[in-house]
Amino acid sequence: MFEHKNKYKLLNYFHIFVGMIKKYTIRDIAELAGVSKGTVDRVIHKRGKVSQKAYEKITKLLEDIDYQPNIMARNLKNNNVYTICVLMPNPEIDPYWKPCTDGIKNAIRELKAFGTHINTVLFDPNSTKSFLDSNETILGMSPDAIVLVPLFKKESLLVLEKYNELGIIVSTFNNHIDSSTITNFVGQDLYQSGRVAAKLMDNIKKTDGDLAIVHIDEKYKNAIHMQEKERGFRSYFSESSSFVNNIITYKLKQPESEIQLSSFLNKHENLTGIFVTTSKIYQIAAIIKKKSYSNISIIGYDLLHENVAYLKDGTIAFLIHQNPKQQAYLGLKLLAEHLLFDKEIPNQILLPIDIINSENVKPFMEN
Amino acid sequence: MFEHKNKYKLLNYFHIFVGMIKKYTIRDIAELAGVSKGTVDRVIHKRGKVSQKAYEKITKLLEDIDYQPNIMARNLKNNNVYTICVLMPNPEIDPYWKPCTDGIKNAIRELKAFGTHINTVLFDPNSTKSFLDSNETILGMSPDAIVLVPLFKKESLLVLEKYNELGIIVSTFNNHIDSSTITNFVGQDLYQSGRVAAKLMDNIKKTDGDLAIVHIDEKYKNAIHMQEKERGFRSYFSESSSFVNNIITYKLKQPESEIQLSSFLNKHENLTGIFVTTSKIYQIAAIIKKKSYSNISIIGYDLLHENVAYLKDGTIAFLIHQNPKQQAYLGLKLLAEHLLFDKEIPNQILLPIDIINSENVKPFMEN
DNA sequence: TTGTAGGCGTTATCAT
DNA sequence: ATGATAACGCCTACAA
Repeated sequence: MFEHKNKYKLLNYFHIFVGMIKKYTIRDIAELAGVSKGTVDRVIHKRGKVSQKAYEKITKLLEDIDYQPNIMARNLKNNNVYTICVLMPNPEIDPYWKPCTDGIKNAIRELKAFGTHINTVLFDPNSTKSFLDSNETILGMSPDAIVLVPLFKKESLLVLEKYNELGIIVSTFNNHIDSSTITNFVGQDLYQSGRVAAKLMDNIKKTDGDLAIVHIDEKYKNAIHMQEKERGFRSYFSESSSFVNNIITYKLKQPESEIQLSSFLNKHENLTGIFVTTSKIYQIAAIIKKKSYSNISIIGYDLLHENVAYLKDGTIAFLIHQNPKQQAYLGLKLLAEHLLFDKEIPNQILLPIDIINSENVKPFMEN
Repeated sequence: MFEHKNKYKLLNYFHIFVGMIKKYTIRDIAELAGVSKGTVDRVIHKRGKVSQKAYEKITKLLEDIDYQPNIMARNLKNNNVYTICVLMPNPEIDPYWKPCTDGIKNAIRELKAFGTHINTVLFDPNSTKSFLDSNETILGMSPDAIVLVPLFKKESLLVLEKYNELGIIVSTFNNHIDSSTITNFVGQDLYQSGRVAAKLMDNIKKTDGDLAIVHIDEKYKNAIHMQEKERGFRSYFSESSSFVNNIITYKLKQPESEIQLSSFLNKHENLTGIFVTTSKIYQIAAIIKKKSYSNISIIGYDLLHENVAYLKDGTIAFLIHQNPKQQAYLGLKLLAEHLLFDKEIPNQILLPIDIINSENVKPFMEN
């Protein structure tokens, strides 16, 4: 039995080490086992060509010592330059994606020193062709890993297949697609996010009037997003003891036309709250404010500048933060740490659902 | 003029590199400048003993190339085993600190592979002597850096002075103390956190009755905490157009005695909301629930198990999450990355103020 | 002022 | 099956 050289005592669940800490290297193990570094290395990497006796002795030693390879040395030797690509919608076409660029910039800054290159490619969220073309561009860069937003299901599955064949690791964010070719997904539980909105609405609604769920449809499909949120919202009220007359769903196709919205609001005079399932809530807020429907509480998504302005002036009660910036950042970081340090990538990361009001909004915009 | 070997084109604000990426080393620079590695190294580290001509040539080259030293190699050479100590209140005495242990465990796990050791020492939050003693223990471990909770101002300044003399870097969390001996503080803006509570209260209160701010005093001093939160809460309502009869402050010295609380509630029949400035809100919730004061909204702090139970059954409307886990984790990470990779430590990190209700609480408990 | 040699821990190759 | 050796990029000591 190998005797541990480090003296320590156990205090609660924390190890308190006293005195110098010895860091064991392959060389130390080799000396203790009476073999050469090469043999130890063969055991560590399970390359075989080691006698039974040596194998057992070294394995035991490694365990007793809790040997941790020196990451720095390993990486120095491997000395790889990794390339990771990001594929996401162009934020100039849909501002929802804007914060992602900051997340990517942060990742670039942090990872540059480790010799990891990050290339971003943007596609037009209204064009499947643009999506496919961008994937060709990415293939041309032969990356080691990819972070992508699988906005279009059919097309995504197509390109995912290709990446899978080439052995390129893929992490997705924001849009969930079920596929074994995806290593990781970073996003939110949309059903639960609908429930959060419902609970907030339940808390703040002034009267027992009707509630409306408004889907402001983009040209591209985030239909599943909106449906999940609606399902969550309704499920809360179906369980709740709160008295609610009615929950009306309203799909708005042409967000530009204020007239449609106005007539909807006129038709439903009994409205006490509106839940907007997308970031386009500012369009509703504009009308509510102009017409001074001061007893209608509205709740929606995302910290667009327009939305935050209405949040601060009290027109919007709450916004739910989907944290696109963090979503993009986390995907990149997970992939990089896997490539660099062989860290395991979790199958899924569900970010917390942040509730934002006028008073706590500031740090969420900055971070 | 040195010509950059990497071809790239600029797409929006992102650099898209095309083709292989060359990683420049000191050796490359040396060859390009027609000098030896040693000379380049001297320029990089500004150690002097370099001719004017060589200095200029190399400096220009480094800039043109945007030379990034290989962190792995640098660290391998330095090959330091760093020790970081954490000093925080014993979570078995005050459960508020419990999540910190998870944050510390995460940091330990992540940093082990980099040869960084983290030792945790706990003190009794009711005893300044325990605090001072623990600091002696830490000094005995001669750490490179310390993360500490400066619960007691006077005593903290004392030990901070000592750490400063010894050149030990100190990061603090949770309790803010103004001192040049502190390199970093991780925490929340408590004034703003009071404002967040006020805004929530404003949203949910059912009637125009009175509001109460309840400070449940611990034996030890977090008086400043509570005062700041009260200041924020009052400032919101002083600016607000909402009609509020009165805001009463109530200091509760002996949290055990339910009688005091009950009589307070009986005396103030007009109460529509209570803001509890500490994590002891479950004590209030218990009474509210038992007596069925269903029209009193209560808001407080921290995700203790008792609090979360009352949140889920609707007795507590909102909890504000101070994220002690993240606070501890971040301090450690900042220090470690500074020691390992020479990363700069920001003077202050203010964590976002998380609003928690029954529907979004789950991921905050897990993370 | 400048260049060279050696070593950090790991890994891969080549002899033995 | 095993051991010796060189190399990754950086840094330092020492020699020139």
